[in-house]
Amino acid sequence: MDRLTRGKLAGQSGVNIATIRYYEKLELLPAPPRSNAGYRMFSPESVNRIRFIKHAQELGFSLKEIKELLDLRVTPDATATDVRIRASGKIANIGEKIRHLRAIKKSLELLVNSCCSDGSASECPILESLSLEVKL
Amino acid sequence: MDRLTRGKLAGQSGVNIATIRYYEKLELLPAPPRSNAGYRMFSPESVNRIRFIKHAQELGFSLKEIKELLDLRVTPDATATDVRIRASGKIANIGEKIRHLRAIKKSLELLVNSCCSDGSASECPILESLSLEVKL
DNA sequence: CTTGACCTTGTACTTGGGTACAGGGGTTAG
DNA sequence: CTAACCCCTGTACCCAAGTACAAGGTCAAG
Repeated sequence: MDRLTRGKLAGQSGVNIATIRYYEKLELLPAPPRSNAGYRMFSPESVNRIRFIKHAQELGFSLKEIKELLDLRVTPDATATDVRIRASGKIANIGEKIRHLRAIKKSLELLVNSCCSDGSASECPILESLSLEVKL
Repeated sequence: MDRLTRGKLAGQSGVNIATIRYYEKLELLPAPPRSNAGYRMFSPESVNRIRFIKHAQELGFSLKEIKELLDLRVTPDATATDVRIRASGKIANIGEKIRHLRAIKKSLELLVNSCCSDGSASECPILESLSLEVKL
């Protein structure tokens, strides 16, 4: 009976109320049960689901890809082998992303250390190495 | 004399030719020198720059954020301290992203291991833990 | 029993990130 | 010298991911 209306869910998960209808249409959020008056009644779990979606978006996943990630779990008609294959592909993609991020991070650290280590207000020399561009 | 026309640059960096004009307008790519006939003449460096932009996009950075990253390097009027502060902020953001990705990766690995380790075609039980949603 | 803050639906608009098209000129192989 | 293929500009269109608006129904406080 701790169910949430659309406005409450939006508030708690930090998104616009209209976004929830949009996600429902895309099947990122399962269609919730309705009250007598037709109001959507969301379970508190939905807050976590929306937060997951938002975090995954910040990491460069499209809503389509996020749906695929979420659908890996709830697929009664898929074989275990199929799930394993698809999940392994996602895991590999994510490993790639992590490696790219680490390369960018390392370049930025190089920039900070080679250029600004003295903390003075002197001009920051341009790194001819163009490390941001070269490192993937 | 190893300069590239817009079409060559597009081909070598794997983007549409129109994208290059778009990036130039957004100042993600510096306006290149022109030939007598008005053709853009890009340096081979530009290939790396475009590839960097594309990789960063896959990691969830907007073009505006990518411009900020690139502008960290070439800012003759900024103080070293300023660059250091801005770069440190970016480094922290990236660290966050890496941690989120690792959490998702771990959830997927859990899904694969807990559910499909036997490789059989039996049904994949739903993980009640909803690990994808809960782990950030 | 009404007022205001919610909810419903359908539809239209916006923003970011491109892509395409039209109308014109440059360049090079045959 | 001309055909095929590149380039230029301005402008218009496209898709993903929302966001807003209008016309109406619901519910709780006063």
